[in-house]
Amino acid sequence: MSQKPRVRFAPSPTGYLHIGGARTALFNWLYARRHGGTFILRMEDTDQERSTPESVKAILDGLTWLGIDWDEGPGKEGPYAPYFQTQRLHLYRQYADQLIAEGKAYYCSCTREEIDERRKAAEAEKRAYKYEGTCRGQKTVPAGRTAVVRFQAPSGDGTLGFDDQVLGTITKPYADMDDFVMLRADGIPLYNFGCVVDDHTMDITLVGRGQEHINSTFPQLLLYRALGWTPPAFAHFPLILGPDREKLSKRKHPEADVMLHARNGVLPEALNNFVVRLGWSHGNEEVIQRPQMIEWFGFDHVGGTSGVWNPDKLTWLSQQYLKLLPPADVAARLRPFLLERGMDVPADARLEQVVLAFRERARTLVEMAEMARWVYSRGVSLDEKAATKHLGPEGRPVLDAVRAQLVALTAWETAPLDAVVKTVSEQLGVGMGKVAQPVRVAVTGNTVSPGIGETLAIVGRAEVLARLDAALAR
RNA sequence: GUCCCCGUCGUCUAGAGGCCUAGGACGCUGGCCUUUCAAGCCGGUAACACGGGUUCGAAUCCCGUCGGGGACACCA
Repeated sequence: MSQKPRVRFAPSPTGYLHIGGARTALFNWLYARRHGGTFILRMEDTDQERSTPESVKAILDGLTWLGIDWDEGPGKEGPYAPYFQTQRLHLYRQYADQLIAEGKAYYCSCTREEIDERRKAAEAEKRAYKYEGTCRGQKTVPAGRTAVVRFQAPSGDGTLGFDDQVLGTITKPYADMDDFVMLRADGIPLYNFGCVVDDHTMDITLVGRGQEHINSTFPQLLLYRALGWTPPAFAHFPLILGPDREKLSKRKHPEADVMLHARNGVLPEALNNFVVRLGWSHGNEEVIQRPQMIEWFGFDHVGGTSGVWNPDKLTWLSQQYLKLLPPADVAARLRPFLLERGMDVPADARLEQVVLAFRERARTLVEMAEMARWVYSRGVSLDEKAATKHLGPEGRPVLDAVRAQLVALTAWETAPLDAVVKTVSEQLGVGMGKVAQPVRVAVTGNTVSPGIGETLAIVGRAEVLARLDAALAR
């Protein structure tokens, strides 16, 4: 590659950042980082009805949470600013005028109603609709009317094609192309036109986007040619499908919301890993951390087949990262989830210990926070079934014996605490389970928890003794 | 309907003519470990859509059929 690549992610700010967009952004970002290029964020905010500042923020926040940073874009005004299409309207006007002057585009003063009628008529006759070109050649707006700017598609037997970096050669005959609207009467560009003008004026070298845009590549290619510009390279990524096998969409699939997963306590590293493996692979590697992702990523191993969203694998990955990341790091991320659940988390909350104790049992930060409930409570509420089974006549002497040992224990740590359980089981001549379970129930309220020594260590001496007493007193 | 893309276990995928009696991962499942639950370890389940070619040889190349998805706006 002779020049450093410049790639972009160009979402329209009409809602939250969705998974498909995040994956597109990630692939582009990875490509830029891999080749020492530039990753640009551009807001295609030309849909006046649906674009909102809140959505812009939501997208920025989503990307930030995922750790996808941009070199140019909102908040990072570079040499190609501005990065909002509504601030670039003069450019679209300028190039539209040029094409009209050259006879490559024209003012179309057909009304929407007229177009709609013809379209319906064509449908009724089961005939593919095509603009019939009644306004072709029109270089001015007829008096008393408004007009859009329409591009004149080529006719004849030609074929247009491009070499997709993922899919290979893709072609389409001229006969299947149609005159399309570039610019509305109010000067707002439509997707194909705005996209081309911006990609060219921003010196984009490669356009990476979802396969739903394959067909729009052709009108865009026509535009590049008419304008005398060299088109960038294209790479079309497979789609991400919902459980119903349809394209993941905001409307039908709640899981399409990137930040939903953040709220669910999935680690961003896990979501990145999951999403990058949907469509891309590197041999048999499953858990791939950022540096490796950057080193290995390439379009040659992006597939052409759409992938189905698999929540099980996402949560599995989430746990992998819970175990992989430094405990202190996980602890810092866990804290808000504990606070959110009303737990009192003091400064010396031994959060890292909690992470160590639960990371093999929890798959998300939410699960971890839920599991940690008994760690931060004053006293504990006993599960009735568990209490009946373990705190009855058989359990009481065990609790008494354990309590006596604990009071005398000097080092309140996992190993000596485990040793206490062992000693008591030998003393009373019963299995370890007969000792650990009553203690576990008394201290956590339930039959399931980390190892007993670890459990007692986390809860702390004073609180453990208090809970033992409470269990004995019932 | 027209055009475009795709088609390996339920899901994500490895596979670029012989290394494939098709490998890995998730899930499901049997076992081991074990003071509970996990985690971990060992094992099992399960796929080249179909039909024709090309070739000594095809999951891999070609054609057709079928299937899935996407695009057909003054949305992006």
